[in-house]
Amino acid sequence: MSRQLTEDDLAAFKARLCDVAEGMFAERGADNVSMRQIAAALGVSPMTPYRYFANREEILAAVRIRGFERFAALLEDAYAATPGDAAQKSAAAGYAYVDFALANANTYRLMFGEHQQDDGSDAPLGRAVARARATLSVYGDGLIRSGMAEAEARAMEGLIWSTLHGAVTLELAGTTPPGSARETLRLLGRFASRG
Amino acid sequence: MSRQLTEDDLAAFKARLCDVAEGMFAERGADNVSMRQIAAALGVSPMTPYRYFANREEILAAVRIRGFERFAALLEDAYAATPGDAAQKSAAAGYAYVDFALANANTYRLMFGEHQQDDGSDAPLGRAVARARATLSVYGDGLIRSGMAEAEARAMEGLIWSTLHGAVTLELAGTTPPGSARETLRLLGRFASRG
DNA sequence: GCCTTGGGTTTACACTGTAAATTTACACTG
DNA sequence: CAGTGTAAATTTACAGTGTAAACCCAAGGC
Repeated sequence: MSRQLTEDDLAAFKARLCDVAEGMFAERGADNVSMRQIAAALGVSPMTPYRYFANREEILAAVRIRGFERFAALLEDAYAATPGDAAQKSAAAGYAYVDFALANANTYRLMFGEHQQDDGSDAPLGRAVARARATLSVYGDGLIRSGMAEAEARAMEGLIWSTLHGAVTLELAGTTPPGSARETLRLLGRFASRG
Repeated sequence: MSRQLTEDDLAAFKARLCDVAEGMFAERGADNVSMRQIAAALGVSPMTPYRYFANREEILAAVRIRGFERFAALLEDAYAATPGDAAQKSAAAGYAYVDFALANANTYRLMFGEHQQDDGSDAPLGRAVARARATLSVYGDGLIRSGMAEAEARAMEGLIWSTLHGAVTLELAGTTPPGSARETLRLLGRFASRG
């Protein structure tokens, strides 16, 4: 043990822990994974993680942020990689959204699940969410360019986001049958393309 | 204590327990309420509830069903009590939906939160959900009467439900600012009225 | 060489859901 | 009316949780 923990050592351990935890959360859901289990998976004693994270919630927060970043990157890629006009690109991002949520159910639940209400102070999380939302924002920008009022366009974004999120969570909860979310998205696309 | 527990006694205790539990859940969230706390609030020893419910999850399930019934009744009332055409009545039901969810955040979370995946066998819950959805279905019926294809109309229902649910959960999670859900609903209403 | 200091571990505590053992109190029998 | 069987309720117990506090031990500085 080096006498003092480097900033890098610290970050490295945090990253390793998040990697491991993320996998375990994805596999069996965040609240079926205990601190002791994470520690064991790291080959470290139960209390060691507490030297790097204040408590369990801080680990969840870190994994949540990583989830949002992976999510955002995916949406950006889908948008960028799809040929055609902005509407087509946005539609592709929408499908990427649904696919991510369904393929990473537990991660998605962790990301959007009920967590300590951030009193606006959780800046990193806020930024990660904003980045994920930005791809959607591009769609709103398009609406504005084509003459829609700003407020209207942003509200439209909100509606689309709500619909995506709602469709996905209902399907994840088993309330609506499999395939419903994609179906809903298809219908939403038809509305959006009509303006 | 009567020698044998009457069917009524049994139902009565269950009801009383659900009443109490529902209140505690509403106040501080279902998973901040322990079995021991519920028992204490009932003035009964910690293990007594287990004579009436197999386990904690069964209590949650019961409260969930009651939530859906209260919710369904509210939507039905809003629909019935609103004058005007079907669209106006449906819109009122939509606002009732959002208001219920925001006013009963923890109950709503419990109702739609991640719970033991019902392998289709949880009939009472299924019925309660169906009843809540029925008011929405009336709207779909209207669409069909005015010439829309059945599948299309049901998909439309699904889209509306998704949007309501999504808007509400995003606001409850603090991801979107207060008032967003109602705003989204307003916009949705404008789309729906245009067909 | 000691001495400090901080990373890591061990121990300990209050809490959880619930299985199992035990007590209690009634309805019925003799 | 005493005694008994039995179901309701309670008590006890256990394995697990998050985490506070005490402890141990090696890598510096003196």
